[in-house]
Amino acid sequence: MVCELFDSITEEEQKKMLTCAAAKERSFAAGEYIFRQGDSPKSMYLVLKGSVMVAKDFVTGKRSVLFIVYEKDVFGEMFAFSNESQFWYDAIANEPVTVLEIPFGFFFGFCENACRKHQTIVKNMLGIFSKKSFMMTKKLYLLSGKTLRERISMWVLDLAGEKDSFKSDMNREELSDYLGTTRPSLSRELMAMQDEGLIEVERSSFKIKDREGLEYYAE
Amino acid sequence: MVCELFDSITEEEQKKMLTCAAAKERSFAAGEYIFRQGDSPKSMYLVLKGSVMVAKDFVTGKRSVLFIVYEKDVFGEMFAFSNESQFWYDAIANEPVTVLEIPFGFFFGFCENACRKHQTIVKNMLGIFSKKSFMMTKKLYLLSGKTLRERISMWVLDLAGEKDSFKSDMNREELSDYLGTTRPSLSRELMAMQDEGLIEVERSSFKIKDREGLEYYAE
DNA sequence: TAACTAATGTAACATATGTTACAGAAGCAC
DNA sequence: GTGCTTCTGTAACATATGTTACATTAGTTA
Repeated sequence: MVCELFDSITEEEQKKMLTCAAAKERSFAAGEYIFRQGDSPKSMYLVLKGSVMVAKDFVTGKRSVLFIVYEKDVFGEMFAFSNESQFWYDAIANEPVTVLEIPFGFFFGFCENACRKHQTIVKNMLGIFSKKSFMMTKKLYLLSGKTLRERISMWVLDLAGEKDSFKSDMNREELSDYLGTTRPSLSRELMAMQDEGLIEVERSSFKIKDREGLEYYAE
Repeated sequence: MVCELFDSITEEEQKKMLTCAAAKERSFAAGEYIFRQGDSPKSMYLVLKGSVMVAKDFVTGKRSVLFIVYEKDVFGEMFAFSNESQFWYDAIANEPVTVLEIPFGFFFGFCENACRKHQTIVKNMLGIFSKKSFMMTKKLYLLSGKTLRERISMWVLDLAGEKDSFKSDMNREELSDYLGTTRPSLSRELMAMQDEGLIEVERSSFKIKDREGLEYYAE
């Protein structure tokens, strides 16, 4: 298993540590709850196979999806290191899923046996948090833009970096969602920006034609 | 100094650790850069006095503020635990400010002298990340709402929790900003929701009148 | 090639929301 | 109390954007 949590840790060491921490592999059928709002957090989870939906359910039956967690990614990690006494969201198997349930003690009980690698784990955990913080900061920054053009401009400038062109790995549907809008609105605005000579767009290829102009809008 | 980073660590121990890690207190005049986009990250920072603006500057001279960091809070922490080779934002003194510059080694060099408390520091650091993740997740969730009413509904439900009324510590201006809108738009919508019997608003006091209705809109 | 599907662009319309400017209410100093 | 400032609600208007439905293009399979 190659995942950030066990980076720099051999498979053998991994096994020892997990045994020592009483981590368990568990499987869930599609739709089953892995944990629920209000449960008291005792473990965090690593997705081994499948995907998990992290969401909030309302009494009316509505469900709001916060995010989807895929293989090799963790969830519930926020609760491992805070003092929250309850989960405030649900984790639901999105499909048949296998997860590794890792009791929080794993991170704090520096046992004296063969588990000298705990420090590495903790370091990896900090790395995971860092990456997530990056992603979230960027997205929050993006969504702080009030107009769609502003958000598009910020997004384009961020992805392009020093370069003047790039390819996106999102299609229009995904991009519109990421930018907090709808596909037709996004298309319309992209074309308008092209007509005005700010950018050139061709499917997933983007080219900056007027950097200053974009920076003007990316206020 | 009472801050989360040094939670459970006596002042004496703190001093030892900081000396051993070569942490330095530094002061900056208002407007001075603490670090700049492109600098290579070597330390993280704790605000001792004043406040710091974390922002992105554009060549056009425009500046976008990502967030403001106040006393006892840290910044630059994301770069301590990732492999990014450059800061991608600037940190600028918002006013005359004193910060503690903590070299990254602080977290990894478990020196053998008097610094047994490093583990605690790392744990505290994880707690800081957790809290930030909570805040950011909530805000991202909120901003995922496409209509203003949706966002207001989510916000009200979240703050109220089990209860039916609460007081906000934000004024209309701040709240509108938090919800990604403008003050008049917020006022208009709040009043509309009051007229429709969803909530009751009186300055910073909010009361839920129709929970199901709110949940309906908080899709 | 043709036929089909998925992705993307377009257009018309309704509406939510930003903008601007002002009015009323609350809080505070005197 | 008066006068002042700050916060909040209101109204009119312009506009950005969601909605819906359809057209066009690219990609894929036979």
